[in-house]
Amino acid sequence: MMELDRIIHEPVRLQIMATLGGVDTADFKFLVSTLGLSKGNLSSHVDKLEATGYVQVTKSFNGKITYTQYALTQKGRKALEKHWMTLDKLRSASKSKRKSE
Amino acid sequence: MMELDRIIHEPVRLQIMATLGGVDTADFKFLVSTLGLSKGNLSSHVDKLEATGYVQVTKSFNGKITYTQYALTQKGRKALEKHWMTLDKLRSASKSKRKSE
DNA sequence: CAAACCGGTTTGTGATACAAACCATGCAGC
DNA sequence: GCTGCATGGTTTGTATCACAAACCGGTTTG
Repeated sequence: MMELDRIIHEPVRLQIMATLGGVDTADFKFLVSTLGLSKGNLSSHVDKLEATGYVQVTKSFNGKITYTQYALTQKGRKALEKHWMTLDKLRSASKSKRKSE
Repeated sequence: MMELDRIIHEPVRLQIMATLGGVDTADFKFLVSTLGLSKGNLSSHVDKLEATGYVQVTKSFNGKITYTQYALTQKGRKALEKHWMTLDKLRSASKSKRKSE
């Protein structure tokens, strides 16, 4: 029935996705500081999002130090939008007062 | 910062809460069938919701067989409402196009 | 009496969120 | 050049937890 994508639903990842949804790209440091995550935590969650194909990771060099940027893929954007819709449906279900289907 | 209540956020429990939000009370069988859960799964999640004080469990007799009903507590209702609000905020954050706070 | 069923609860386990520890590189002072 | 500290991440260890299978007390069926 109601399929909530666990990859997205997990709070930290939902925040990452939501944040990336509002910008073109964000870097590691930005996400760590705005979301208040440990580096390890961000790293592993982003791994999972990348593995699922929701986030694109771009590594480059800023001078000599590596610099990693993240952006939503099209797939990620669609999945996020769908997720919000699913949540909407769930929510509106709680408004209807009938018990039968 | 953004606090998503994990007790509520977990998909199965979010569904339970949303369902209970729309009715005065629901029984075990109803929840199992409408949400498509195994009995054990429902039982343990409801335990957690009760332990947190979000759901009230009422056991009675329907003839000779025991009959268990569930309902949201006031606390549960408030927590659920707050959860929807938090999700709203997260979501609207993804609409704003600026990167700085 | 046994077998199957009903309404749940308890138990075992595989997955996973998280932080601590680690690694690679850069830079400042000596 | 070497030592120590910072920056930008990744890997590892652990404690939690979702889930279904097994179980349980009672009931009805044969």
